[in-house]
Amino acid sequence: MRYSRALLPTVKEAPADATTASHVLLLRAGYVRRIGAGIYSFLPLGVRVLRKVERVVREEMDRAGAEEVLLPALLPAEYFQETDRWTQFGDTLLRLKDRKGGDYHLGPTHEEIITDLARRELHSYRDLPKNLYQIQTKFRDEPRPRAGLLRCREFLMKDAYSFDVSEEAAQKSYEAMRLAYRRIFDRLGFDYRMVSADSGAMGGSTSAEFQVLVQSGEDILAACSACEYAANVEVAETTATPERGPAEPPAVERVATPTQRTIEEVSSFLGKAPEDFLKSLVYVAGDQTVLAVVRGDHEVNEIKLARALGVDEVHLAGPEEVRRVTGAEVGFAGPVGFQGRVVVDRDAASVKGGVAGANESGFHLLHVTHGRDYQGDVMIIRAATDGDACPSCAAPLKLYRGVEAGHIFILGTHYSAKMGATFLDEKQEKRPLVMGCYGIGVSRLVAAAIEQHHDKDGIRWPMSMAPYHVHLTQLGAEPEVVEAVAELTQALERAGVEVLVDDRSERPGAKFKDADLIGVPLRVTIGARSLQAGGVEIKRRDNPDPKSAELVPLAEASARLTALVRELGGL
RNA sequence: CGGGGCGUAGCGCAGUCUGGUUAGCGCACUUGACUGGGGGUCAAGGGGUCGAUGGUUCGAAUCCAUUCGCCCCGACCA
Repeated sequence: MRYSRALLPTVKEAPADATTASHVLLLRAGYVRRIGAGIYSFLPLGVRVLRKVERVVREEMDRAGAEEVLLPALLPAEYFQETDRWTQFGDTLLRLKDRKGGDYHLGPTHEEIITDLARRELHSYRDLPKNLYQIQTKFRDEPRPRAGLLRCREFLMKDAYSFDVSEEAAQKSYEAMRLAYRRIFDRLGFDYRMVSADSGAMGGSTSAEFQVLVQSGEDILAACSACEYAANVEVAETTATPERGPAEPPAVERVATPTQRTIEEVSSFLGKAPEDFLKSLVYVAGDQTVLAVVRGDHEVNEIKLARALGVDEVHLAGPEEVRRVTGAEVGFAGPVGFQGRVVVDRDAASVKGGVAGANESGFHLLHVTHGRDYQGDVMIIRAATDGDACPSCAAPLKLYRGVEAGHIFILGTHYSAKMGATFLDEKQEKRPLVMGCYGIGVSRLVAAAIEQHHDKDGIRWPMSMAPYHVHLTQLGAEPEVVEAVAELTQALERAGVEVLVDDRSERPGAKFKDADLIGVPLRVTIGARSLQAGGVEIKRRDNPDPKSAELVPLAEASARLTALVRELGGL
């Protein structure tokens, strides 16, 4: 492609409302343009990247034995009404009416539609297993679209749905998808973790999220530094921390802490480590008020706390409630003498001689010890934290932020039972199809890739996602330069290499800046100066060192570049 | 839905508090000249319903009311 003929509008300044790296760079480098909140047009370069991702996804889905279908985006309400999701989805569903007043919506996901197809077409165990996938635009009226392509209201997604005769067979389908997903994320060059997550309301028995590690991610994960273990902090297990403090601490002692409330303030005031504190938080759980105690350096995990208490959710008590139950201002709550239920995290219970609030404004207690000075149900209610021992291998865990880019799970018969999608088994018995579903956010992956691969000058695409393999910068318009550019371009295109030729009459500086911004992995420069020096310059975008450029004779450039593209996984 | 902020040229912004020249600056764009290996210089231009509606006023980008849109934090999130 010739740059001079391409729609490739790069800009120096991004709109002020673009805050994350991928959002800024997608706009600046001319990949997308915003149409509305969470709605984007893809320009030619953006489409090329989407197609690259799709290609890898298709290849791996096909390799895993799945077949592609195309389902409608415009859906009559009846299908989601059948499974009750018409109401369950709430405001997230984009609803509309046709001219006759009939209810419709735009598909946020397609379980019902595919299940309908299955109940019509899959009747016998002989038809199974089946795995069908679709790559298409989906819609969700997100409460808050953000960060460009990371969270959109209209987005491109791949969803695959598997149908099996039994749970065991579904496990096999699931496993095949898990491997396919690994291959996809590996090929696309992602730093990612496969994590176990809260499988959510839809009753999935087995599920895994594919989280791409990026700073702007919305989820927090705990991942082992040594083994494969990784989990969303919401569900990550913690291992017991060693006991702290003397075996037989002195008797409780009351100290004045007139203005110190937070762990930080009190710990520096008393010269004690946060680990020796018993952080006490008042929670409202249903109709009861409980005191949750964790070690000073830990945080309460409200999901675990709610589960431990057997309630749906808990929330922190307000200042008035705290005053009422502790008799003190916020900041001075403690388990000793607390009137009400006390829940102690396992790792707080193992602190002997700790520091806790005195339930009296302006005072804390020293040498507080579980069992001796206060009672309380010992449970695991804290969140995993950086440096915790891995539950599977004991190496330290590290916390990351991640973007959920894929989610696979076994649905079981949730949809098939509701929708009457059954098959006849060998014994002529009617049984519901056992389903699995496997999603990948294709457009989200594009953004996530940029979050992982960029520098101050622009994008640094991995070869497998790059809109072009080679960015050829032509400097000057001398006949020998033009000829050399044409010769190399032809040779590369014959070899299947995708080349963007910057033939514009821009100044060299502008061309280099645009090339950096666009982020094509291989950079070639041809100018009178390079030809004089003996050929063309080849440089990799991911190597910032100017000395890393290699000078290759024109006649050998095509072969050298083709080899590089292949080596980097582009052909 | 709660909290905060922003709507002025394609983009980034000033002007609004304290109403009053022809609404301004940088980038981008057009024309010309010079220039030519990291966003070059000079000159001349084009481009605005000041988000919308209503009001106050002799006079509104500026004050008041309503409304729409967008962004950020939180809540929410197969």
